[in-house]
Amino acid sequence: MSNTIFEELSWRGLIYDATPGFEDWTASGSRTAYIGFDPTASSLHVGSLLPIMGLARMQRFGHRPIALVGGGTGLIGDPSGKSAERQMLTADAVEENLEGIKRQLEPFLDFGSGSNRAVMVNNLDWLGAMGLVDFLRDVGKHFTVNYMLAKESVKRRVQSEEGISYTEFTYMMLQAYDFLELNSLYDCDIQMGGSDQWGNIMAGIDLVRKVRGSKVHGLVFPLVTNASGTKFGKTESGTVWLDPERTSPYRFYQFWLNTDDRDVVPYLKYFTWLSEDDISGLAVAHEAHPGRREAHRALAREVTALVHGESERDQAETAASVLFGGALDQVRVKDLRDIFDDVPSTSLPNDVFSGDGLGILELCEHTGLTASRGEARRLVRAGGLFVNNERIGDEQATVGASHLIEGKLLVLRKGKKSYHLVQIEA
RNA sequence: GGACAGGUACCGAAGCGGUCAACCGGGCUGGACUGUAAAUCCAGUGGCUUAGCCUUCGGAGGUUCGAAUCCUCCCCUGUCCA
Repeated sequence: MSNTIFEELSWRGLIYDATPGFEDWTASGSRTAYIGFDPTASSLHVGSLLPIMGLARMQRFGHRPIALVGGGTGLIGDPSGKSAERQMLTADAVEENLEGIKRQLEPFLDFGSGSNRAVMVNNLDWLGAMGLVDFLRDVGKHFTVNYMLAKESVKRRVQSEEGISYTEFTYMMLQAYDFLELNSLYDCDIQMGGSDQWGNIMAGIDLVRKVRGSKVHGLVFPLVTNASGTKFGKTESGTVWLDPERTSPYRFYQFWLNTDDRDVVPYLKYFTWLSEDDISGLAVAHEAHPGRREAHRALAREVTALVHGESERDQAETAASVLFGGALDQVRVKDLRDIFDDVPSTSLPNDVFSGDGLGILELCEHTGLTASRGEARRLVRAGGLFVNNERIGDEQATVGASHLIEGKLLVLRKGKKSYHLVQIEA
């Protein structure tokens, strides 16, 4: 482990920009750092992992982390990085989202009893109670419109045809006020965030300096990119969430395992606790035998365990070995149900499997694995359809009782990765 | 309001009286190779009871043995003029 948080963040490539003096400041005492999380959805996604880990890393180096959930600012909407005015969320929706987000943040931080125990706050607690007149006198007075217009996030929108609402224009001041408030309440002297937050963070630093005369710091992380040019945290099936209800641990594990070769090492640095030595070892191993994907596996193992726990991680690995391993007939139905937990399934009455059973094309269409029988037919012709992991070669084939594992279910597969479970109605 | 240009399958874009379910490119889906990768290559890409049939080329009519292709009206989009 590095000696200081700055060295640590530095070798991990996590410092996109930081205020001058950040290194000395964090090296010379225990500090308090906060990061804000927007309650725009009821779950955080993998993109939030970077800042979450940022807080956790601060804590490991003896600093105090504050996770701020934006119950108040979430009602307004941050214009940073957005090209259009945001849809406003209802207070109820924000409230609900907050609960989900809080639960997800908790496992990463130690809220115990140490002097640097983590704190979670909701900015609605102070923003909600503040009157407009007070706000204008205490906060607004310190911001010139000229200053705000010069900020990139505002400038872009002002120049756009659509413009920017007064509400979103004000966002920056609210976030700046958060910093001021946390500075008063907790001696919070560092704000961190994604690189798009730089402008808002600077606004907060300026406000604290003007009101309290003290110097506080900021640090922003780089935007996580991926080599294939797609947006990080998205797959064909959508956003990769931290909530196991939304993205199963299996899919979560697969997401990391499928990381582009070129991204693996940076991701190991970003998203795991592995040491610099461990990671360079993995990098060497990957160079030597890319096919073994040791680095990918380490990444998937580490991050999945971090988010979902070790037992879920182990289960995801078991599922992968079965799904990509071959024959299913040695696997028990009970295990299959677990493995295919998040796979779409269809229940059919027992009698459709009696006699000759059901035509394979009908089955594909009925289960929704293919949109039409024509598509199913093409699939069979192309050799891309499998029942219980065995290729179907004939479009006239039927599926009957003999295909049912333990008389209860069968596994339909399209291509390499699209599974569909067919079960007998209970 | 006037003058042009144009509306074709998920997107872009050919076709301009039969051989058109509609060239081609992208995307997507499979397959091969591989490492559950990248790159590459191959195939497919309206539906069906598939040597055939049915429904498609902005909409509605019409001409014709036969229309995405010609005519009429309508709707929409882009550019220019007022």
